[in-house]
Amino acid sequence: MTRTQRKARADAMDVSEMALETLVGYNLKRAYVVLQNDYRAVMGDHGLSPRVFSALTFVVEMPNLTQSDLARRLGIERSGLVAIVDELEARGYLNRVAVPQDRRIQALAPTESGVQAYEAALALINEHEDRMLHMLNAEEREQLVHLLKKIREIGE
Amino acid sequence: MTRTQRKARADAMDVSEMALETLVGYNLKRAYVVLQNDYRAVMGDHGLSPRVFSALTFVVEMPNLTQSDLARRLGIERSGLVAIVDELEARGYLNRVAVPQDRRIQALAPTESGVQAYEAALALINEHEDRMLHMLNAEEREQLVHLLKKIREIGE
DNA sequence: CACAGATCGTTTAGTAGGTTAACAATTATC
DNA sequence: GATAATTGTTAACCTACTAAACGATCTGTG
Repeated sequence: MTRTQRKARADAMDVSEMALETLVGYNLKRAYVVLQNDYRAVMGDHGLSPRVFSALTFVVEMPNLTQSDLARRLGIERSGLVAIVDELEARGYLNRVAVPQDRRIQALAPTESGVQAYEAALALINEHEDRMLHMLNAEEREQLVHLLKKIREIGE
Repeated sequence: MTRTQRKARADAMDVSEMALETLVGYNLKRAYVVLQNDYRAVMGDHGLSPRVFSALTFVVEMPNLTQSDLARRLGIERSGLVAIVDELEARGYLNRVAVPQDRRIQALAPTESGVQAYEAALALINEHEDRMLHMLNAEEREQLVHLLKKIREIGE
C-alpha cells in the first residue's frame, strides 16, 4: 500500500489488516510473552526460571557436560552460563567436579535432589503447557513444535 | 521416566528425546532468538528495534492513538512506552499533539518521514522474514502464524 | 457544585537475561 | 619449546521491560 492510498482511506485501519500482524517475528514474541507470564505464575518467585530449568535438564539428561558444552547447547555465551550454574550449585542441584585429564574444565554432575527437582519442575511445566495450550489439539501442537524447530535449525 | 530407569540406561540421552525439546515454550524462545539475531543484523545498529517498529506501525496505521491505548495494544506498561515514543519523536517520526478535549492526553501523530521510515523498514523486514523462512512453504507459514495467534489470544 | 476516585503521561529505581572484552590457568599444535 | 587455542570467570555494559509513586487532569456520585 502506498501512502497516498492510505490517506485516501479512513484514518484507522483494522488491526487484523496490519502487516505487523502477519509477521512471524512479532507473533512469536507476543506468544512467548503470554506463555512466559503463566510460567512465572506457576513456578512462583523462588522457582526455576526457564533458562535455569533448561540448563538443569541438560545436566540431568547428559551428565558430566562441561560448561562450554552446555553453553553451546543452550545457545548462550560461556560467561552468561556462570550465573546459571552458580544458582544450580547454590540450590544443591549439581556439583562442579574436577576432571584430572583436563584441569581447565569442571564436569557438571547432577545431585540426587537436582534430579528430583528436575522431575518435579518438569511435571509442573507439562501441566502449565497442557492448560495453556488446551485450544490446540495434539496434531496442531506437534505441528507448532515442528515448525519452530525448523526455524531453530537456521541458526546453526 | 523415573530416575531408576534413567540410571539403568546409558549416561547421555539423545537430545531429541529430551522432554525439553517437546516443550512449546522452549522452542518458542529458541526460534525467537534465531529470528531476532537476523533482524538485528539486517536493521543495523541504528535501525528500528522490533518494539520501536511495532509501535511505529500502530502510530502510522491508526493515527492519533493515545500512549495508554498504544501501550495496551502492544501489551506493555504505559511507563515502558515512554522511551519508545521518545525515540520515535527524536527521530522525527511522530509528534505528541495536545488534545483540547482532554489535557491529560497527547495524541500520537505520524510525520511524513515517519510514514516513509515505516514503509522502508517494513520492506526490509519482509525481505528478512522471506529469506529466513524460505524452508517453510506458504501454507506452513500461514499455519504457524495462525497457531501463534491462538496462543496470543489466551493472554487477553 | 464539591470532591473522591480514576486516568494520563512521566520519572525513578529495580529486575531478567543476556553480551563483549579481558584474564590467568591450562592444554594443544607446530 | 614457543605459540596458539580453550576453559571458566569477572567486570562493565546493554536492552527491555516492571512496579511504584507523582502531579495534572478528568469523571461520576451524592
